[in-house]
Amino acid sequence: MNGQFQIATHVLTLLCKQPGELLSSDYVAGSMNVNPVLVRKEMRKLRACGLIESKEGKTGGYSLALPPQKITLADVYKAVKLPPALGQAKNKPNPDCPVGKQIGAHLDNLADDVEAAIVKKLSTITIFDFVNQFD
Amino acid sequence: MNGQFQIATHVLTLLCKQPGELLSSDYVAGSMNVNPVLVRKEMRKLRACGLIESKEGKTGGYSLALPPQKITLADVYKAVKLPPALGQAKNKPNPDCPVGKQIGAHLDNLADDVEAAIVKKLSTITIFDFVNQFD
DNA sequence: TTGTACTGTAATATTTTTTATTACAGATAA
DNA sequence: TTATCTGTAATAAAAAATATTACAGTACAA
Repeated sequence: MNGQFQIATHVLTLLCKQPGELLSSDYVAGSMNVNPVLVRKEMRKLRACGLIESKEGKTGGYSLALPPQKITLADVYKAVKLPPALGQAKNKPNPDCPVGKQIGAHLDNLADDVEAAIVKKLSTITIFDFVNQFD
Repeated sequence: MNGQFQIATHVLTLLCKQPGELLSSDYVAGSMNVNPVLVRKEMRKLRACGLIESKEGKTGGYSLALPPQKITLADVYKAVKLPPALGQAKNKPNPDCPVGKQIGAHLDNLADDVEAAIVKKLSTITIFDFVNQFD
């Protein structure tokens, strides 16, 4: 149950709908019933990737750093750094087993391919597109 | 940290490498340093999807139910039923907010599209292909 | 210049999910 | 009838995500 991508997308949607305005983490958190600190954490990731800007102090808040046509959902996905779609084994396979010895590398390659497929799909959708679906 | 897909793929790899033999959950678990009960749980899912067969009692164990050319990694992915690649929000967005009211449905559609992209990618790879990568 | 309303961040607690462990009933072959 | 396996439940332990609390720093405004 990991809602980081959903939080980030929700915020970007709000920012896109209210261009020019600075939205606070409290306001945004209220719109999605989530803790404001969690919003600020996701915002840090988005800002580190150059997708949003933030302003401190009174009248501070968040705004888009780029036109929404330039922000794809792949950018969001990469920014929030979700755990891999195929999961990740915590165990270390037995190195004495010919299969156990090699399977880690093959599974890693596969995971990379799947992540690439996800990014490819998400890169075709911008925040602008996503928001345009709304009534 | 979810290793269910890795466990399932590991077992299928072993079964593919040793055709005709029945492999026990203890043997398999030893090859990947994981708890035997966890192996049996994943095997239940694979059997429910018709990918493997199991035999109880002494000399019991697991075997492939289909030729490895007929089992794709998409079949495995669907069988193990991982949580969605984009995560899943546990919170319920504020229904009084025009964005909060609608975003759930749009995020669900997006999640479906991404899952479809993953399945499409994985459906191009059979267990036979995967195992053929090994030395 | 002082109060107010934000962000940024750390520390901690709670909740949820995953994995491990234990236990035992039932099946099957030797 | 004994040993070895699957099937499954119940419980414990470990890991991850989220919530909460707290507070320093920043910027605006009265």
